[in-house]
Amino acid sequence: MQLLSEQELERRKDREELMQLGIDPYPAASFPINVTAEDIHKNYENNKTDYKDISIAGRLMSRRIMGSASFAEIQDATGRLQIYIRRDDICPEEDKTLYNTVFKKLLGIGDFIGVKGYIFTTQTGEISLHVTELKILSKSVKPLPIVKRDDDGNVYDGFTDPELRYRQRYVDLTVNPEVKHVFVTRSRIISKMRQYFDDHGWLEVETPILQQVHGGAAARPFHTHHNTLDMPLFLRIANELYLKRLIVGGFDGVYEIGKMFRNEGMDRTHNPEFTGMEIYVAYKDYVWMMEMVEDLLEKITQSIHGTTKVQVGDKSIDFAGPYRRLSMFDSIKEYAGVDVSEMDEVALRATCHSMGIDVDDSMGKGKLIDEIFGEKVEAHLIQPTYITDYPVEMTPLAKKHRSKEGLVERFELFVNGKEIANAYSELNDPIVQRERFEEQLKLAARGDDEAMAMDEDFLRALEYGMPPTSGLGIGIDRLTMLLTNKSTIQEVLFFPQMRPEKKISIASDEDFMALGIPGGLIPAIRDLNIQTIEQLKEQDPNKLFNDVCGRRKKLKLEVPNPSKEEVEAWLK
RNA sequence: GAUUCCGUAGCUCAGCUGGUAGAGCAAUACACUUUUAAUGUAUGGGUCCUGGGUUCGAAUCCCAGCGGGAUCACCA
Repeated sequence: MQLLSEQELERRKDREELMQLGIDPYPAASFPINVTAEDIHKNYENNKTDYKDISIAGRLMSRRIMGSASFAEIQDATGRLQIYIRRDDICPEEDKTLYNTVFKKLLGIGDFIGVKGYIFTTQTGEISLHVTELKILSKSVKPLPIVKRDDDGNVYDGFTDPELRYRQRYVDLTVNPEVKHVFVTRSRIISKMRQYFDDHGWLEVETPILQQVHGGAAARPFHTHHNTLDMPLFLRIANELYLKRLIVGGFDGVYEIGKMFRNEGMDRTHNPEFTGMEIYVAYKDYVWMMEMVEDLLEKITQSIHGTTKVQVGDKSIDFAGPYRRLSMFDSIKEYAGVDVSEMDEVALRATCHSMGIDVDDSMGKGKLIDEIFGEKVEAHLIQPTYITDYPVEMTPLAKKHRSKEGLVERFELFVNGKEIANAYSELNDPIVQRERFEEQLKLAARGDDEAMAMDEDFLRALEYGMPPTSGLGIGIDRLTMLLTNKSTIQEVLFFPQMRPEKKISIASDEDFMALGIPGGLIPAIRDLNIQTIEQLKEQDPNKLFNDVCGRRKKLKLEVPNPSKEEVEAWLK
């Protein structure tokens, strides 16, 4: 049971009245549509004869009633269209109920209607639909927030509270059309990427989300449990190890776009579930991959924006390749002024201290270098930049560098100070891979709860032999943030994770009656603002007795006063 | 997790050094063959986030909690 506002009660009453008039507020039959609002605005001027017999449907978003004629706006999936309704057009006979009662009184903002008629231009120059037929398609019983815009695009009474927008995305999408655009763009980014991969003959695959061993990344997982097998399972933190098994199995290129789950902090760039794209291509290395990523991102931005330049905040970012390539050590030399390439763990620790970077004992050499990089370099990498050749300690799944001792063949792509892609020449020596896992176990023993676990089945796959392979991961949410100029991940997820809404369990009339309260007195109880059983039980019996009798009189309830003993019995 | 700001009508927001709450939109009623964020007149609508405390008196001051935003930390 829920507490209803005055306006909600009003709309429920309208719904009842429609039914009493013999009008189904939720008709089953389909409503034929032959045009969209966008189509009309785009093409009517040049093709007027085609718009004489229009049928369109959408949500009623505004109404301006002027006696026996009205202007209103309906909003379909593509935008808004003004409609013009004259009483005597939609009610040609004696009976004017459809206009006077149904349209003017029983319909409201938010209701779905279907209308037929012809397009014309009003005296003030607005392309509008002159309505000849009106049909209600779905009655809305909850009032929408009304967002108003003037001709200059200024917004009044905006629906802007992030909490409400994220919790009730359906309302956000309805009243804030620019929100819809973000998600359309997101979808186009993904489909363009998919098309690019498919055109190259790489296969889209699906791998397990429920995994017995969580691997492929450094992160804390979500735990779950399988009842029949009676065993713990993890939600995947990455799909890398499964995709490489498929390369072992003989595919030349496989990719997967799907949700990853990481049990870590939430903020404007982190959601517990996010969408990752990972791709593995056989017989390639990370140098080839850099060229592929440049080409991919250039084509995506071109198709989304019509140019490779994207405005992000106050910066213009150009996704046209080739991108700058900078080794991790060189980047630290350049932006921090320190050469860390020859330092051991002790020296690195001292360097961190001198830079004011917090470190702890669980951090190994790789982690320490990463800390310096994150603190001093990352923020400077605005235009797309490849950072290459990472210390082996940080990267247990990448192949050792072909010429530089102690490094692996890895790059990360940074744009606007954030990492958006990560790639390796994949490690395919099973013996070295086992050693790397063992080093991870040692890190775990030192207290690093993100260290990777040993995956015996993955090692077995490598033992059968994996061709040289290059792999890449791209965070789709982050990429979308960049290309839609949004600074929070919540703006590019339909339903970002939120704390649960506080639920008050409002007692129903039956709940109250079960305690012995006569049904006729319940309005008095509710008028006292006692809505839950808990609230009732907290009442002082004497006060409640007095209050109930007082409210009964005030509300003119046609029931006798309870006795004090009866009131005491309710509270037992 | 830390710091900080915020929570008042369906929505957007006022509300002063404490004196029991206000506007616009939305809603309801009436008028009008007229448009375009916003026609006129009238009316209804509130657990001032929750719980304590101070006080004769709390939306307002204090404490705690809940929810959210921003900044930071961890991370993708």
